[in-house]
Amino acid sequence: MLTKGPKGTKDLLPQDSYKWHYVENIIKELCDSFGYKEIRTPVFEHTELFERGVGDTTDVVQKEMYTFEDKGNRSITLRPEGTASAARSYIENSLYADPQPIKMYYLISCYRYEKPQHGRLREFHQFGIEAFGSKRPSIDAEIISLAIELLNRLGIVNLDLNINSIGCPKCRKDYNDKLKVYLKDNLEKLCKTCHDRYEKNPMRILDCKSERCKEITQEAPVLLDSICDDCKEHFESVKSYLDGMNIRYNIDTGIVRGLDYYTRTVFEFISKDIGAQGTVCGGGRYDGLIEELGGPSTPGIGFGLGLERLLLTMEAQGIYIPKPEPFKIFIANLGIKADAKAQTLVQELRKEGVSAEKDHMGKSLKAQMKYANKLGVHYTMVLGDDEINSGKAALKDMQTGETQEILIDELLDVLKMI
RNA sequence: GUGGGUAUAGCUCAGUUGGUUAGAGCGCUAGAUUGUGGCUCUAGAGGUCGUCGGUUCGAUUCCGAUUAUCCACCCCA
Repeated sequence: MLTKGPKGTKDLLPQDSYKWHYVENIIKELCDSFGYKEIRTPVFEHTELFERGVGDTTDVVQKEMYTFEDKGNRSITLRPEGTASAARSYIENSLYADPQPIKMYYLISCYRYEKPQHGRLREFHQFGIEAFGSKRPSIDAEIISLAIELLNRLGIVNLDLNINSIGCPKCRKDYNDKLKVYLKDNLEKLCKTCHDRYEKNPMRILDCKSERCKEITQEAPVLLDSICDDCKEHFESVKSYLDGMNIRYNIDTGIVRGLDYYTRTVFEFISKDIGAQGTVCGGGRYDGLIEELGGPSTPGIGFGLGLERLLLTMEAQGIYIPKPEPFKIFIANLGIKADAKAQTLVQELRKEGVSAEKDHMGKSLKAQMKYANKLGVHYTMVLGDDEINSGKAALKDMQTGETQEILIDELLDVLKMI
């Protein structure tokens, strides 16, 4: 137990961290060019924020939160997603008083008590963006286009973009009533899960995979056909902006996001390459959220993108991630005096921005060379008594095997020249 | 929360129809004439065969439980 991380967690090991840095750096550049600035909020929040924001009937809130009481008897929860915190901060810091829209992004860890499987962990990582203050459909399209651009820059292909509109709270209530009337006669024929869904979230029944439920819902009214004129117009406009940007999408009238705050535009990016948990990115509009949390009535839209799932997709598609640059030079040494000199030299090189390494294991010269080879260094230099006394040493190119004699004092200049 | 699979070396996996000292490849460490890597060869270290219990003269092997892990449902990123 002591030497085993908690269930559903995964260490990122030193030899793999460059993969995450690669993706994170591309994300940062991308957000920069789109004008989204980073926000950092705490890992934990008051439990009530998620109950109110995400919705206390959702699975996430009802059975997946890491909630505990702190020593001051406050109920605290490890964030299960990022939007609620961003919204809280927007209100708390009066960002609504600044010129709108407020555009932000975050790279965070999230926590949900779930049963782990492929593409699903208890601690997972999200890249998310949020735009507060604009109700116009062009911002919906911009948010989607940012995700598209990220996938393009990473070289990911074969992700389906599905979009839908789930209307405003008013059209959704009307629709739910309509749907319940339709389903009422067949209530007993639905699977157990859907039977439960009938009261809780009838729209989810449309998404059920059981054949019987599919049959029953085949003729059910479609939400997209039932939304109000304003919502319809908004959706049409989003689509035409996407068309204008050459973004291909499917309209999936079955998309029902599992968090309560969503309104109007909702969308998902699905990967077929990573098993059952294929939703790499999911998001949508949340025009009621800020007000629900006690702020001024403010529209907003954003998405969350699962970094583990993104990396899994890249791996499945065989996308190459550039490996970090190896050391420029390894300075091997023999004897106490040479070791001290090597230590000094390495420090001087590093100070000047030249990556350098030496032995710290007391290895034999041969073993040091082997080690240097394994590190993939460009050059090696051997220091022994002879070199210390003469002030000259052989600089060896590990690719060609060629050596050239140089003055030890000029090592930095020589390395900077090649 | 429900269902199914798996558990032998650091990693990937053989294997024992129940029987003395449990194997391979890779990796790691050391060596193949004096102070030079890659290729090759040799040697070494490393496992209470996930844990507990049962059957048995004897269990790593059969049975049960438990834990971990993987996959799917559910849910979502």
